[in-house]
Amino acid sequence: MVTRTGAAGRREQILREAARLFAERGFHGVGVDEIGAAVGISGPGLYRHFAGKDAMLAELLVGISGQLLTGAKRRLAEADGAAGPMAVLDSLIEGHIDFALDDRPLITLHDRELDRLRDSDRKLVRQLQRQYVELWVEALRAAYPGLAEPAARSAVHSVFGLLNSTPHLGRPGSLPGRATTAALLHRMARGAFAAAGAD
Amino acid sequence: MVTRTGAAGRREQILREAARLFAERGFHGVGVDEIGAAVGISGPGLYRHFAGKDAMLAELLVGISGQLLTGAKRRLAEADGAAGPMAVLDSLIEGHIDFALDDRPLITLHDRELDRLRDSDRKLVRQLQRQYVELWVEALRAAYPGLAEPAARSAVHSVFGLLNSTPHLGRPGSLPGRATTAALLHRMARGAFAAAGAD
DNA sequence: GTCGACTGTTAATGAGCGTTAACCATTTCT
DNA sequence: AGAAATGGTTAACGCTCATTAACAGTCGAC
Repeated sequence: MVTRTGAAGRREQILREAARLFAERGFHGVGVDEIGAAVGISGPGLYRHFAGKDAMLAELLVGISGQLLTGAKRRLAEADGAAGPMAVLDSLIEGHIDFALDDRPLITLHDRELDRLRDSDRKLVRQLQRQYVELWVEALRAAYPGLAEPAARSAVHSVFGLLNSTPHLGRPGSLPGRATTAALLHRMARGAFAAAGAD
Repeated sequence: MVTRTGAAGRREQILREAARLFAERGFHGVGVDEIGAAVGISGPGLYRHFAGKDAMLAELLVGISGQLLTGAKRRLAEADGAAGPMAVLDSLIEGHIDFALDDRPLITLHDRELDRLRDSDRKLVRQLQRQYVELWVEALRAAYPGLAEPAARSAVHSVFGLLNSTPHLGRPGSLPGRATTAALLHRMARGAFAAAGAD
């Protein structure tokens, strides 16, 4: 049989389609038969790859949080030392925008379906999210030393809201082009932070 | 019997609790028994007030969109003429922030459960939302004449994302005070718009 | 060549849940 | 007083849906 999706295994294919469907209609709004149909198998066949529907969501959410965190850590390590604190912040913003534009369904899931998880998984995801936020808060306060910690935390969450608005920006075709959109989002995030830093 | 909630009728009480529960666990994640329990009656008693679970969600979403739109129109009418275009924009921002801070559950529902509606209701809500966005786009382009229309539209959606981040800002107690938070959000929205306007 | 491992299939099971039915207490209007 | 409207109750129905059971084809290893 020819695999249409290149070297992506069935698991990855299933996860990608499940993410899309969950983002479109919510975790409870999509059935396992539908997920199966999206990858060409039907219903219970999914159970050869995942322990259950919950396990797919868990793997997705843990994966997202992990990717975001490790990406941010990598960027911090790269940008550290040489460039100033503003460049560090820029790098974080750029990374988050890339993610928001390339994996819109995952961004949607990220803050929408967290409470459907088992306790242990939810705790893990929250911990990863918390670390990610913490990196941003530190970078932001390094760039704007006058900013108090609670205000910085609020500002970071607000900018996440701004950057994560990509799913509302109309379908990919209607955007003025990826690079243009990315640049606009970047400028706005910088502007929002600068305004937050001016007390 | 003493009504604990002042003059609020049962319908309003039910809607308020349903909004809270829907926002917390999603439309499909909460059962009618739960909604009933939240207002002291149980399960099917709700059907004396609403045609069904869908009807509650529909009334909530239509109500939100309508409130936002009429509030914005009122503010535009009041601020028109005298003050400059920047003051108009500020008034819109202020109104949206008030709403986001006072009705956090509704803000959450607003962009999360739209597709659970019947076609006719969904069309209505979308139309109201579109009109609301249009008011903002016009106000923004009046304040920043150099801004092209697609960029302005993207910028408006992004600032909505920023302002609607209030549910992620921690429970009411952990905020540094409502006025402080409102001021921070306002500054950031202005800053984001200014950065979008600088092409 | 045949024995597992792997990946599917369809049918059955069982729980959850929205909705309706049938019934009852209380208030309100005439 | 009595009738109707109002706002509840519990029990039952029926559908959806995740999960499991039982079965089967394919294919590499020994």
